[in-house]
Amino acid sequence: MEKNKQVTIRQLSKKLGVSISTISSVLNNRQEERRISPETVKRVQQAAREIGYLPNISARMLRSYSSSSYPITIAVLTSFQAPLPLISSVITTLQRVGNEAEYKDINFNVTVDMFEAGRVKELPGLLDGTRFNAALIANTIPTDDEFLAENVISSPVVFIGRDIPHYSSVKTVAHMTGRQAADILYSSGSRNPVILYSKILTQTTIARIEGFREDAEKLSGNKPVEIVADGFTEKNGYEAMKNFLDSGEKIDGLYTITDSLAVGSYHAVKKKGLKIPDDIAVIGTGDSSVSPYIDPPLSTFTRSQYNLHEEAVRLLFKQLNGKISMPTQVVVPVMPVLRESTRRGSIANFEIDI
Amino acid sequence: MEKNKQVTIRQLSKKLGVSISTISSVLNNRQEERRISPETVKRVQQAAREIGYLPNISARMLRSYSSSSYPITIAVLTSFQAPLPLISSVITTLQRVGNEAEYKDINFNVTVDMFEAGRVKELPGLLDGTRFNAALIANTIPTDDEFLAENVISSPVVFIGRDIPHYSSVKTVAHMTGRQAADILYSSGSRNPVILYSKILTQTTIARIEGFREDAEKLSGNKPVEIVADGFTEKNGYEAMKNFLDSGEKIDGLYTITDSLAVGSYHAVKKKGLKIPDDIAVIGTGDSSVSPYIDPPLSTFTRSQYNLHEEAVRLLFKQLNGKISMPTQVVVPVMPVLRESTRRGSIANFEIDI
DNA sequence: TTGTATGCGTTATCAT
DNA sequence: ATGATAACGCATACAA
Repeated sequence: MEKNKQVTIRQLSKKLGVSISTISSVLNNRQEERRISPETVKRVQQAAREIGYLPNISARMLRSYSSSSYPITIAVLTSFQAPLPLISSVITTLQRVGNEAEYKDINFNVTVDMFEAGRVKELPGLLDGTRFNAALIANTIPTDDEFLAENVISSPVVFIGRDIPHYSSVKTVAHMTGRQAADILYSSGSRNPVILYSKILTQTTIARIEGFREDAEKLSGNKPVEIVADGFTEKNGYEAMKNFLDSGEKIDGLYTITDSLAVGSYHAVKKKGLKIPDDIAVIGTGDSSVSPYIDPPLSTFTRSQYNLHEEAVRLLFKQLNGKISMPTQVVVPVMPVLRESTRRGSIANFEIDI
Repeated sequence: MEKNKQVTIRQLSKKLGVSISTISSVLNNRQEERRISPETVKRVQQAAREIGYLPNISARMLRSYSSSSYPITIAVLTSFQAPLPLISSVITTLQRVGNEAEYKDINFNVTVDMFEAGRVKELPGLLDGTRFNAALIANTIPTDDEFLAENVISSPVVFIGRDIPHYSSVKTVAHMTGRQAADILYSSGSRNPVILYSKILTQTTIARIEGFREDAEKLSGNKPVEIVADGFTEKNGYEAMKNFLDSGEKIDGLYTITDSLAVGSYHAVKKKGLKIPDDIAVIGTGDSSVSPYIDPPLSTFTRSQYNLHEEAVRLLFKQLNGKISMPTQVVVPVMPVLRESTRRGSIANFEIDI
C-alpha cells in the first residue's frame, strides 16, 4: 500500500530554485515583512498547491513549542465495534478533568486511534512509543488482551473495563452486576428469565453474562435462555427480541447487556401485545440518558460508563503526575436503579427512581 | 498558568553526567545491544521516573517517520456544548472513510480539540497551523463564526452544519426542515403548534426555528409557542415540557429541535395523561437510533448527522487529495420520516416507516 | 529581495 | 561501556 509521499519544503525549494527560508516565509504569509517579490510568492504558492504540499506537523511543533513546554499526547484507543458514545464520553471527560485546577499544568492534546476488534497489534506506534505519551484503551476483545499482556507498552496506560496484567485498569464489578440482575428479576417474580446480549463480547460483558447465568439458574432453577443480537443498537435489540418472541419460547423476565438493547426489546414486546412489567419485567445496564423517559421507565444499573471514564482519566493523570507509579486497579461500584420496568412481585415496593 | 515544564533527554544527560545517546538507549530498552552497564541503566531509569520524563512525541515522530512518509494530522474541533454523539460519529466516519480504497493512501492521525462555545479563538494552533493539516469544525456559535470569518485558517477546513465565508461547509437545508415540520404538524390537524428547542443556538438550529415560525404562523394563523430547554438531553426536554404543560397553555402539536428533546417530552406528556398523537402530534429532528422504538415511534427528519459527517469527511479528503481546491458548499438533503407520532388528520394515511 | 545557518528533541551510526 | 555527531522538517535571526 503506497502511503502518501509527503513533499517537504526542501523539495519545493530544489524544484523552484528558491531557498528554503523563502518558501517557508511565503507559506506562513510572512511575504510582506520578508519583502518577497510578488512573482516569487505566486510561484511558490502555486507550486505548493499543485504538488499538494502539507507541512509536517511534528516538525512545526518541534520548532514552535520548544523551550521546555510542548504539549504531551494522550491517545484514546478503541475498536470500531465500540458502543458509539464511548469515544465522546472519554474525550469529553479528558478535556473536562484536564481543565481542573489540579491538572491545569498538564498541557496535552488528544488523539484518537481506532482498530478492528482483534487487531490492536496493528495500531501504529502502540509499542514503539512514537505516537503517544499516555493512553486510554477500551473495547479490546480477548485476542487483543492476549497480545497486550504479552507485549509491553512503555507509556502510562489505563485500560477501561478490562484487566490486563501489569497495567492499570478501571473496571466495574461486572460479574456482580449480572448476579444482581438475576436477583432483581427473580424478586420481581420472574421464573423464566432471559438474557439478551450482543455477539461482540468483551471481558466486561462476558463477566455480566456469567454472573447472570449463575444466579438465574440458582434462583429460578432454570438455565436462563440466551438471546444473541448482532450488535448493540436498538435495532439489533428489536430484531433479536422479535425473533425470540415469534419462536414462542417462555419468558417473563429480561436482562439486557446494554440499555439500547432493552429499548429495542420494548418495541418488540409491545408489538406482540405483551405488557412491561406485567408480562415481562425488564432490566438493562448502563443507565442511558433515555432510560428514565421510555415507557415504562427502564430499570437498569448506574451509568458505570460515566464513572468508569472519569476514574480512568483521573488515574491516567495521576500516573502522569507521578502521584502513582505502580499499576493500579480501580473498581467502580455499580448500583441498580429501579424503575417501573421491574415493578412487580416482591420488588414492587422498592423506591422508584423517577 | 504554569504549564508542564518538559524535561528533555539533554537535561537528564547533564544532570546525570551521562551522554545523550546513552540515555536514549536506556529509555528505548536498547541497553543490551548497546551494552550499557547495569548501574548506569538503573541510574538513568530512576532519574527518568523521578523527574517525570516524557518524550517529545513530535521529535520522535520527526525522527522516526521521516523519509517522505509521515502521517498528516486531521483535527476535529468542537465545542463542549456539542451533542455528545457528534465526536464519535465524526471520528468513526473519518476512520471508516479513510479506510476506503480511494483514500487508503492518506496516512493520517486524528486529534480532537474542544473549546467552550464562543471561544474557538483560544484554541491553540488554530491560526498558526502548528497543530493540524486539516480540520473538521462543528458546533460553533455565532461569536465563533464571526471570529472565523475574520481570520484565515490556511489548512483545508470543512465546517459541519454552518457556513463561514471563504470556507467549505456541509449543511442541511435547516430552514426548509423547520418549514416542513410546520407543514406536517398542520396536516396532522395541529392548530396550536409548539416548538421546543435548546437555549444553545447554532446556525442550524436557528434556521430550523425560523423556518418553523414562518410556516407555522402562516398555516395555523397562530404564532407558535416556543419552549426553551436548558440543553439537548432527554432530561432537559422532560423538564421543559413538564413546566409548559403545567402552565396549561394550549398545545396540539410539537416540533423538537432534536429527537432527544422529544423523548423527554413524551414522558411529560404521558404523565399528564395526554396521548400521542391523539392529543399532541410530535415530530423531532435527526432520526436518533431510539426514535423508531419509543412509544409511539417518533416522526422525525432523517439523520442528517450521519450524512453530514460522511459528506464533510469526504469533502475534506478531496481537498487533501487536491481533487477540490475552491471552498465548496455541500447541502445534504433532509427527508421527513413519518411514524406513529404524527399519524393523525390528513397525514394519517401516509406511508409509515416502521 | 533572498539565502545561510542554527536549533527544536530525538534516535542511529559511527567512533572511541 | 559510552560519547560525539548527523539528520529528520521547519521557522527565524542574521547576513548578503
